[in-house]
Amino acid sequence: MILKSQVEWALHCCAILAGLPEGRYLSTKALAEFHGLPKEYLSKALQSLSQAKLVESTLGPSGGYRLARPTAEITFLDVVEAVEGKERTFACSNIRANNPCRPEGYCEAGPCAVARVMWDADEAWRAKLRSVSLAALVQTLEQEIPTTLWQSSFQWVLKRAG
Amino acid sequence: MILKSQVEWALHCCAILAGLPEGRYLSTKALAEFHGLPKEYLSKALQSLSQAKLVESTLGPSGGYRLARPTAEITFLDVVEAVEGKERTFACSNIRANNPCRPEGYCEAGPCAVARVMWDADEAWRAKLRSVSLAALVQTLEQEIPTTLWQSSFQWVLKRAG
DNA sequence: GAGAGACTACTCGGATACAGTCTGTCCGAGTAAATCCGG
DNA sequence: CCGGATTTACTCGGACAGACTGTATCCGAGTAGTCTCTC
Repeated sequence: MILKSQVEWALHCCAILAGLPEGRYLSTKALAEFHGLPKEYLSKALQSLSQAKLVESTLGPSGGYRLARPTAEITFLDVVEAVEGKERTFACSNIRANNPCRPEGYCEAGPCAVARVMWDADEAWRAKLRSVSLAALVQTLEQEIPTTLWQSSFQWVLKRAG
Repeated sequence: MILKSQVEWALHCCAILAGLPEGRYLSTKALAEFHGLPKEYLSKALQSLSQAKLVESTLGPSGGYRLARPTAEITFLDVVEAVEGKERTFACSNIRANNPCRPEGYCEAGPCAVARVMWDADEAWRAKLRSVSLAALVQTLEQEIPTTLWQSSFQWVLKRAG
């Protein structure tokens, strides 16, 4: 079990979009070039973000994507769920119901103990992801990336933002 | 991204094995019948547990599996990692290295900020799984399963344990 | 020079192939129990 | 009746197909900007 590579791409793309000036858009092409990724496939990840209403898109020349909400109101969990789906990582098939000793017509109440533990762990994972916003990510990046690289990257992006 | 169904099976099987008297073994066939699962495929999950040294196996008639350690010393995480592997759920391909603005020969120090967040979440998930032992699971089950069902199941298993 | 209309080029979005992993099945090597035979 | 060798039947373990999700790609619908022509 491993997350799709699209999750990583989506997060990095959001980090770039987070630094975009108000009202500007950045195209899939630019994002793909910046990250060295296949443009066509990256667009799938961005479509997922678009469907989840995390980003807005515009067509035509100088079109592309921009964040749909303030960076403080978009969390890692939002992005991960947009790409991976909101389903829990553990699916309970309720196999206890196959117990041959189970009396006829017996009906279990609530989810089984195994599923509860797995779901608790899943929730802990989600809570951690929910606790980090894009704003926090950008702040971290700004601190640890060399200023020259940060600025040149910003210029590079700005040049292609419509 | 969703965990394999084998994880669920392995956990339920461990719960059964946890209730087995000292020195007895339970076969794949019995475990498969009890849970209503395909015997052949279930054996794959048990093999994983065996390779992880969580269970011991014996051949011949009245052979099968038993836990290799006390129930208090086997956690959910042990079982999950035995089946799913110990790799982290998020793989960082270090795409920041593709930044076209990156100076020649520039070398990043440490994992990127995105990966750190994802790995923190992964660790929170694992910590939760690590905090629940098989002993705790058995205790929970014993409390919430009707006594008659509990005992008849125990008898059913004991009858087939070699 | 200004405005309206047509055109162009670029964008996103969905529909379409390829690959890898998960799921499910099969058969063989090995061993503990049961059986049989001799003492 | 007891002990040992043989047989047997049952187990695990690895090797072998099918289905589904993830990966990668292509092409069409639609729009913002640009250009041109007319007034």
